[in-house]
Amino acid sequence: MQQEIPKVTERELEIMEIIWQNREMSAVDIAAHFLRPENGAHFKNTTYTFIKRLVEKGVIERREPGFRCLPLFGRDQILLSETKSFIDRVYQGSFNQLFAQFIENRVLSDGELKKLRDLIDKTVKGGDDNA
Amino acid sequence: MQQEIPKVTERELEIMEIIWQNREMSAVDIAAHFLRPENGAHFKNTTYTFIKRLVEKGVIERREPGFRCLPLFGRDQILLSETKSFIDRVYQGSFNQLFAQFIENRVLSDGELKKLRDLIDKTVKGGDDNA
DNA sequence: CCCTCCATTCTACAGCATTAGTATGCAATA
DNA sequence: TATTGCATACTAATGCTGTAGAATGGAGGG
Repeated sequence: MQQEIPKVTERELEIMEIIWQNREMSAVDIAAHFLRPENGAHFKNTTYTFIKRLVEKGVIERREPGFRCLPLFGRDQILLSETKSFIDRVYQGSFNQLFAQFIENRVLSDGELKKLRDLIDKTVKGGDDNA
Repeated sequence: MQQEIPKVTERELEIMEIIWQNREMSAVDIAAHFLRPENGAHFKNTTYTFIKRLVEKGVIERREPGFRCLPLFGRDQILLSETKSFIDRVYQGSFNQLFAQFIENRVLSDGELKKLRDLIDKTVKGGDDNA
């Protein structure tokens, strides 16, 4: 039961990404970032709209001085939550179904599959003694 | 470049699922299906609205007599397309990133992981000589 | 021939995501 | 103090999704 995690829209997620990258970021800097065409080119006001939304949703916190935006959730939390929602919606909650479909349709190269197997091996063997 | 595959919304996907299950299905039967509370309980008109949108989007085809709805895309095509879009949006297109996050956060049980590994083994070893 | 029933279509509206123009208010400056 | 510039807030417009009521039209029954 970790359903307190807010859902974020596409644009909100874009903003969160650069906040996470910088651990925290002022509204001014975020707006400046998205002013550049290579970063999506939003007008300042557009960015502020989304920042406000994120604050309202409780995804970030506003801290003064400088209108600094601090994440209230980790990237993993949000991304996992989004991904689980997606898998619920499309694959009836079964990651294995998703995976199987990728396999059956040969979406992943052999190289990628081997990397995944290594990851699995490391995890299953290693067990939960990561202390 | 397989971007002719239409995007479907949540409700549209629900309808597609039962069309795929039955290979084809009449509008009447689809509406009847979703009239039942255990199947989502939409009013007939609501279902017809989505059917019409699916036809307009070119996801299904209407065939007479009987307003039969035939899929123009396979389940795999649509689901993979949706999944790829999601992975693009959230994981910069990297399935491995998604997978790694599931692993790191211990979302999957050892049993599930072993099943995945078996799948990988079968695929990588088996190669593409399925003729 | 008229009525009724039901399949199908039309129309409408609420809510949300995205985008941005307009307004405000503060702070430096002339 | 009046002006200007920028950070921030307010407001609006568009388009999509979900939902469904109202309208239409044809087929069968009286």
